[in-house]
Amino acid sequence: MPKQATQDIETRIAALLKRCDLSVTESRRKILHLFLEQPGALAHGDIERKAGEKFDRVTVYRTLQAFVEKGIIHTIPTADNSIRYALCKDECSGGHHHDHHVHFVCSQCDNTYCLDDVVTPDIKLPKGYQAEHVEVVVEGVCKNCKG
Amino acid sequence: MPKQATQDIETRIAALLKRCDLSVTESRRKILHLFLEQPGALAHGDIERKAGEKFDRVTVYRTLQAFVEKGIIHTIPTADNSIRYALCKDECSGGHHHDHHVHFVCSQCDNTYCLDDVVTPDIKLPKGYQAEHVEVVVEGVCKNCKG
DNA sequence: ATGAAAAGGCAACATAGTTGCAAAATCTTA
DNA sequence: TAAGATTTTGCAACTATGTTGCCTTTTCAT
Repeated sequence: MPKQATQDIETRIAALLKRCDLSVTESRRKILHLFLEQPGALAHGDIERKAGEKFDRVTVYRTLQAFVEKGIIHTIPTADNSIRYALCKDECSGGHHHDHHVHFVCSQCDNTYCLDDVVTPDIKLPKGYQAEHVEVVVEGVCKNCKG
Repeated sequence: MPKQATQDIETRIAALLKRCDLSVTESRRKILHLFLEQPGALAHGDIERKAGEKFDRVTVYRTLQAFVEKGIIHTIPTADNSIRYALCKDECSGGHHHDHHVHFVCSQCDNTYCLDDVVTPDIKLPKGYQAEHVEVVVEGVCKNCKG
């Protein structure tokens, strides 16, 4: 990879952090890198394994928490009780989330993807219930695993 | 409450357990009772708190696990990483689940409800993705909290 | 009533997540 | 760019959550 490109990524990461009022530290850059390198979502465990040799567990927790608060990443609910995080699209970073897309979990490779172009449907609820937010997680076979 | 009714519930609980090839024990009866007494879903923590004085933590885990395997209860994914369980409708107990309904989490009272009559919508996925199961969780204000 | 089989309790362990505090890194501004 | 204020980190200790093996108790079938 050309040095130019790497430089660009570092610059973009730093800019993103500053825009979010977060100081630019090694752990934050490293963890953001993990997300950028990877198309799917990351479980906390993944991140800890990949960044954990260099950083303390507590730092990983606090970093992810800060990223969620600032709208850099969002959480994806799963049935197996393992929180997964994925990068928000740029519009989120402003402050409030626009997290209206569908998530997809592959039952074969276990990767989780944000289907940014698939918006969550309106759900018709029984009388008396008032919807504020709809979460949709589809389980199935992803593009790569479908032979 | 008349003795008759209580007797009936106990009988139904015992019958359900037997139908599922589970021996009728005190902890299983107690935990099933908790679900029947309550309209919404129960988090593991709730159950442990309510049944935990009488039963060991491990027993609660194993009981819930057995119930899920037999299709007596099902799990509901949540964003806050706390597994919630709810009774399946009778048809589930046969063996395979018919868990195609929408779940509702109240942001005020934090109760979780199965909206048994609201079926999960079809989601149109990008080319290459193949859906097997769709999970929908709606967050909002429930019937009781909506003033 | 009795013995086989299943379930429960206990202990010990593994993993996940939190908190307070002192040390280190980052940022500000002069 | 050096110095001080501020933020972040690492460490230690702790709570909570979940798992496993083994022995005792309960349940069930006869």
